Amino acid sequence: MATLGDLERAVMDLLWEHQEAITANILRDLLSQRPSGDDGATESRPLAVTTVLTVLSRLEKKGLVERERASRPHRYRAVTSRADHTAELMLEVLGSATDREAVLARFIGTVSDGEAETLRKLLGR
Amino acid sequence: MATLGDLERAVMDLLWEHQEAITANILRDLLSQRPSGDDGATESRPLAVTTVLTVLSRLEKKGLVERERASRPHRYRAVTSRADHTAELMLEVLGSATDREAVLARFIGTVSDGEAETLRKLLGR
DNA sequence: TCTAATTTCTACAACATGTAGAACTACTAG
DNA sequence: CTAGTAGTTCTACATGTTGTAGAAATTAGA
Repeated sequence: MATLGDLERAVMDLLWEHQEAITANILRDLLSQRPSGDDGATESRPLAVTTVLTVLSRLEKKGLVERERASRPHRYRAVTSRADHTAELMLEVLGSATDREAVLARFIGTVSDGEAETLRKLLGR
Repeated sequence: MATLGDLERAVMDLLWEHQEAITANILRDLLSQRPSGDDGATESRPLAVTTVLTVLSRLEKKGLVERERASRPHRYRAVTSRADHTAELMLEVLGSATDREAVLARFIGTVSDGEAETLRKLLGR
């Protein structure tokens, strides 16, 4: 596993926003609306559907997406929630480090106060 | 920023193990000793020093390594500790997610009991 | 059966990384 | 001061990933 490219990430974000499985065409439309880069360069690229399909296939191969082959225009959905995915990634980064505690210490030291509070609750005193 | 390649990672690991700055030659030697992949394929590759130098330059460009140009065979050292680096990465992954709390919840749920205990201590009271 | 929408194949450019030879630089021994 | 050698920087290439999409194959309905 590892990191996603910009487009892959954009697609995943959209899939994560939708509870229901959606088609490549819908994704293409949604993608053309959102302002990819930050620069205000007046609108831009209408991606080809094949492009979206390629990306979806790759994401499927990576195990992040699954598709309903049954429905005619295949419908795609994220396998895990964004939160789960992110948490997994964090754990992957934390990894088998021998210094996990040291890492956690640094980590905690950087988290906002509010989040620290949240963590305390989660850890159930 | 982002992920490191296998060799880059190996180099960083060595630099992190050494408090003192070390030369490319020393790194090359250390690298040839350690068992890169997992397979027990009877020993292997003695990397060229230039290879190590290239990797070091790239790591320097990425801001992970800094070198003492003063000493003749340049000496390299990691800019941050492994723990800091890892913690930074974790934060980067956690990122500006709108669902940070949800992510943290999943994260906490997966951490070992011992670590949970550590976290509690770190969070004070 | 023909066709139009869909999906899969194939392709290529751009970038990252592993890998290292060639060329250039800078000390040190004469 | 000068040549040789250790060390550094350039240049290069193979492989893998990602963005991007046309061409070819497939499929369901008119």
